[in-house]
Amino acid sequence: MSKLPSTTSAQIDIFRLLNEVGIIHQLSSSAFEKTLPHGLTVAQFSVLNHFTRLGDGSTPAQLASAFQVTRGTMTSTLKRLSDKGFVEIRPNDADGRSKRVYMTDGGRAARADGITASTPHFARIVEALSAEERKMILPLLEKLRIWLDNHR
Amino acid sequence: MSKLPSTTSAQIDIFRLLNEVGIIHQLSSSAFEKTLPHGLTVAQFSVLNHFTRLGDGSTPAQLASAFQVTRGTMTSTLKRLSDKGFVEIRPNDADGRSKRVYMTDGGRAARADGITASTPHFARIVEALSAEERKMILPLLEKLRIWLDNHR
DNA sequence: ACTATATAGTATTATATCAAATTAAATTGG
DNA sequence: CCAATTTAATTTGATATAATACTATATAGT
Repeated sequence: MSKLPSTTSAQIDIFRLLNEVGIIHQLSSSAFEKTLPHGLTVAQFSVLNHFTRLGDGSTPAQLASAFQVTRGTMTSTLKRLSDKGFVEIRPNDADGRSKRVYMTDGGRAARADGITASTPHFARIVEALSAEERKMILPLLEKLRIWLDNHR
Repeated sequence: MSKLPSTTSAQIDIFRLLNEVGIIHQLSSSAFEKTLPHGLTVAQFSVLNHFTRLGDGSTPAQLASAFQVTRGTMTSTLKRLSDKGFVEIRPNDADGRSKRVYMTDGGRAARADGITASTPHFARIVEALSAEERKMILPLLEKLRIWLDNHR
C-alpha cells in the first residue's frame, strides 16, 4: 500500500491560487488579443509597447530577458514583427554575435492603433474589482512574482 | 496630430495586474511542469487530477468546458494522454456524436506519481506569501476570474 | 597567442492554445 | 416526416513557448 505525501491546507491554497492565475491569464490575454489590430498578438504588441516606453535599439537577448522568455521565443516573435515591417533588425557594431532591434514608423503606428483599440477593453475590466480591491491585490501579486522569479 | 485615448490610473492598475498574472502563470507553470514525471504536462496532469477528484467518464466537451479550453484543445490533450495509455476513450451510448473518457490504472499511477513529485514544490511556494496574504488574495482572484468568465 | 569557456542568435522539435472549417449525429420546426 | 439548425468531436493552420543542439563570435586564463 503506497502512501501519497500529506498535503497541508496552505499547499491547497497555493494550488488553487495558481490555478485561478492560470485561468485569468488565459481569459484576459485571449480577450485582449481579440481587440488588437493588424493581426498583432499580445507578445508582438508587448515588444512594440516596450520600445515606445523604454526606447528601441535593444538586442534580442535583452528583450528575451526583459520579457522572461527564451532567446528562441524572442527570435520567433521578432521574425513575425519584422515580416510585418514593424521592426528592423540590424547588426550590432559593438558585438559581431549580436543584433539591434529598431521600431519602424509602421511599428509606431501599429502600436498606437493597438493602444486605441485596447483602451476601452481595459476600461471595462476595471469594473471587475473595486479600487480598494485593485490596490490590495497588486502588491500581493508583485510579491509572489518576485518570489517565483528569485527561486527558479 | 492624432491623439491617443486618455488612460486612467485604474486602467493602468488593471494592465499591471494582468501583466503580473501573466508572468506568475508563466513562471509557476513552467516550474510545476519540471517536477512532473512521465513527461506529463500541466494540461495532461490537470485532466488526470480532475478525474481523481471528481470521477471519470466525462465527455471531451464537458472536460473542455471544465478547463475553459476549446474542444479542439481538449481533443489534442486527450490524444496525448491516450497515446501514453493514461486514459481510454470509449463511445458514449447515450449520444452517438459523443464519447466518454476513462482513466486507466496507469493513469491513476501516473497521477499519484505526479502528486508525490510536485508536493514538495508547492510546499516551498507556500512561503512566498503569508497565510493572511494567501487568504486575502484568493477571493480577489476568484472574483476577477468570474467577471472575466461572465464577460467573454 | 592559443585554448577553453561563455554568450548571441538561430534552428528544430514538442506541446498548448485558438479560430475556423469539416463531418457526423441529434434536435427542432414547419 | 423532412429540412434546417445545433452540437460533438476532429482537423488544419497559425502563434507562443520551452529544451536542446548548433554556429559564430567574444572573452578569459594560461
